[in-house]
Amino acid sequence: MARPSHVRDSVRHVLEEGERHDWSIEDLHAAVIAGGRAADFSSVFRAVMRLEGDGTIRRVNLGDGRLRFEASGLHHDHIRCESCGAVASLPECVLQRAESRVEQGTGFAITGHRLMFSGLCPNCR
Amino acid sequence: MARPSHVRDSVRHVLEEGERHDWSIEDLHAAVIAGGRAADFSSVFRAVMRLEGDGTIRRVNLGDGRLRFEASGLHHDHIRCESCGAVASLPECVLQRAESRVEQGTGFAITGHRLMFSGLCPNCR
DNA sequence: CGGCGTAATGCAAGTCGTTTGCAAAACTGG
DNA sequence: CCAGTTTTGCAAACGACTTGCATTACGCCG
Repeated sequence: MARPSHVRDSVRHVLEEGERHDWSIEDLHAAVIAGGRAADFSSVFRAVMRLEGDGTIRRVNLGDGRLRFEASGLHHDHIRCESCGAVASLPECVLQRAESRVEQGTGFAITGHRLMFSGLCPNCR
Repeated sequence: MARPSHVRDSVRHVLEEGERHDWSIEDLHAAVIAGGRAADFSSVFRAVMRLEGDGTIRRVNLGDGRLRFEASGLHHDHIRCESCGAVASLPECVLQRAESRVEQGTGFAITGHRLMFSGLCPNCR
C-alpha cells in the first residue's frame, strides 16, 4: 500500500524541474530542505535509490567518485567544463553508429554506455 | 635525488604486464604482495598517485565508485561484461569523428573523454 | 471511530575505500 | 660518516554512502 512520501515527492520534483544533470544526493538533500521541507539525508538517500529503481531517475557518471543523478527521459551523454564545472548535454546520436561497430568488433552484446566528455566551455576557453 | 622505491617499481611492473584495464588499488596491493614483496596499502596508494601524476598510468572509470587504473600507452575505451565482469578494450577510433562534431555542436573545447560500454561478453550472452 | 499492519522517517552508528600525519628506516651525495 | 631527502609502515582521519532500529504516520477494515 504505497503511502504518500513527501521526501520522495520532493526529490522527484527537484529532479524533474530544471536542467541539471549532475545532482548528488547531498545536492538533492539541500534542495529539498531549501524547498521548505524537512528531510533527513538518509531519507533522501532512500528516496533516490527507490526512484532509480523505478526508472524515474537515472544515475550519471561524472567520474568524480560520487553518485549523481538526473531525471530519466531522453538519454543523452554529457560534457563537463574542467574549469567551471558547467555540465551540458549532448544529443544521443553521437554514439548511435559506434555501438553496432563495437558489437561487431568485440562480440559483446551492448546494453548501455556511459560517456563523459571533458573540456572547456565557451566561457572558459 | 630520486631514490629507489621497490613499491613504486612493483606497482608499475604489475600495471605494465598483462592486459588488465581495471586494477583497483586493492588489486595492486594484493598483486605486489603476491609477487613476494611486502608493502603497505598506503605505500601502494602513494605509488599509484605518483605514477598517475607522472603519466605512467591512467585512471579508468568503470562507473563503480572505485579508483581503477591501467598502464598508459595507446588510449582506448572499454567494454565491460555485466555478467562476468570481463573487461575488453576498444580501438580509439570509435569516437574520433564524434569529438569534432561535439565541439561544433556545443562550443566546448574538448580535452578528453571517458567512455564505458556495458554489455554481455561472447561467453555470457 | 478504533485498531492493525505496513510504509516512511529520523537518528545514530557502521562500512568501505581513500587520504593524511607522523615518526622510523633507507638512501645518496658530499 | 653526516646531513638532507625520500620512502615506508602504521594508525588514525575522512567523506560519502548504507543500514539497523525504534518511532511516526497513513490507509484500510471492521
